[in-house]
Amino acid sequence: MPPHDTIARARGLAAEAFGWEELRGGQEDAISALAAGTDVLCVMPTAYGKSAIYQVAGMLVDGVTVVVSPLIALQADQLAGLEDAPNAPEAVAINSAQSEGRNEDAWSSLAVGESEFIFLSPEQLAKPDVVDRLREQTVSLFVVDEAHCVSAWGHDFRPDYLRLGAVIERLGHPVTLALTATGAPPVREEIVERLAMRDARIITRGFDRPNLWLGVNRHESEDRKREAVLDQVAELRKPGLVYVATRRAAEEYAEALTDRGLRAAAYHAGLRAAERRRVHEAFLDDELDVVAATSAFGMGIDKPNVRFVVHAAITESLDSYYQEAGRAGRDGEPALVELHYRQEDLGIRRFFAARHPDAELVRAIVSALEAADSPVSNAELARRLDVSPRKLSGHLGLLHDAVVVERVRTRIRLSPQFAGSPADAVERAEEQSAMRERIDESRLEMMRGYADTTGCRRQYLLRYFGESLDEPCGNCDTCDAGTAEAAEPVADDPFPVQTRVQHVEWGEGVVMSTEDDRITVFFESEGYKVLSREAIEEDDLLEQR
DNA sequence: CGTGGGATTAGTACTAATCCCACGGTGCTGTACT
Repeated sequence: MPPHDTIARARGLAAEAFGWEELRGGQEDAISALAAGTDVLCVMPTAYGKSAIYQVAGMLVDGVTVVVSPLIALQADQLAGLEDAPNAPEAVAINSAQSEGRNEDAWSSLAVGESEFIFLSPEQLAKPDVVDRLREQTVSLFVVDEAHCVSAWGHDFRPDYLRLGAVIERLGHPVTLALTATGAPPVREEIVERLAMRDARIITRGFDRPNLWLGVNRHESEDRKREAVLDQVAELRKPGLVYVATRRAAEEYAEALTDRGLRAAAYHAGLRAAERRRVHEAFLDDELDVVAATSAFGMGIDKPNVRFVVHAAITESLDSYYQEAGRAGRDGEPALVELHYRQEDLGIRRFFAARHPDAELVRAIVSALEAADSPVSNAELARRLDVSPRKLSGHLGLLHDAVVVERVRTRIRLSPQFAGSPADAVERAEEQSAMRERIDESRLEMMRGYADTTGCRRQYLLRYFGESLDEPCGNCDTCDAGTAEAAEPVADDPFPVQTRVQHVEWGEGVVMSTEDDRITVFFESEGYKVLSREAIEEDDLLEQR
């Protein structure tokens, strides 16, 4: 279909099925690329209308649309949204929160062609029979919503995210769409790679949120920091969010804010489901002034009038930070975004990032796979080695990336490319894990760079996300203080953004951002490094590839 | 890696410094019990 016909049909469907009068440029670009059979990664802010892309594209092409969604609550929201639309097609979900009968009904409705959309978690897709049932359908569009989870959670927390690529292959590689609101270039690259997307078109829209005032407040002592956060929150226009690093801190802040006469509540994953729901709903209904929360709070929350997001602790990356902070001011009205931070706060992030492979377990895995004459399932291996499936799958992920093991469908065997001893496998696993740790550490370092910069915060932030802002923004603390200065453009820059480079010591990398006196490069095995132009020139450190 | 609580010590009558240890985020699932 010629592109203009596609767009005309897409507009027609948007109006007829969903009652939308128009589609935005980014939505139309994505829809026509998908209709033409191109895989697409969209990085767009929450309010941009990412769901509309797969809803319209899914109707445009014959066959079922599979939507992978990380939370059952999000699946429910999406289903409800489709039900509310005037003439949208039917949608179903498959998950453990609904009865077996209900799941069976969902499968039947799909089989007889009654439903267009099916929502499920990556864990569901880890089950061979679920994938087999999907194979009985014609799956024409495979959507990964909140796709940053692939990179943020896949490595340890929810390893099934890393296996979605194999699921997509097994379904005959339907056209694939990945959607996320956040993601610096290395995150985007990882999503594309892990989902095995082919010639993916990357469409980004609107990282800049000019209505957010950005600030950072450094503290020496924990007590002072706490007082400063509480004092600030008391003064600010409500409602707002306070992000903290631990469940205990969430409780403590909520209590302290309540003592100051605010309607405040804590939110974290240790609360009972009913309590979480209650807090969530009360916040949406403006019945709470402040929620003090861990990172558990946020995905799928689209509340327009959040007037501030104050962080009482640093996050592990700017990707996470901007995602959380970006929940402020979605209505476009002025909102405040402030980070309170201490040097010591970096400690808990390092603790969370630390991963040391269990050498004995690695040896046992390799020996067990050597002894097995055919590929072994996760569960079987866990039983034989007497370890928790979770610990095992973390190690298998590591060994997979280290090219020691590989997967044959859902079973595991030694990689034909690995011919070493169990001790060699340990060494490779340790190298792999050290590499991940270096990358995590470098992401944290970029976060610290944001906190410590005397330049314009917005310029720093946007550079990190691969965008540029020529002048200081005039709406952040460093601009207010006058320390942010307009940079002189570099003439004949030998290393412009996106240049592939080779470093004498750190190997291959890509230039992420540039300033007049330094450049930031993301190296495949080292993560982010900031290099001074002077040193590059003097010691001949870097060359273009 | 840092914090906070409880125990220990120091050395003096109750208080303060020091040490040690536990703990720390994110969700799916599927099963067992009320």
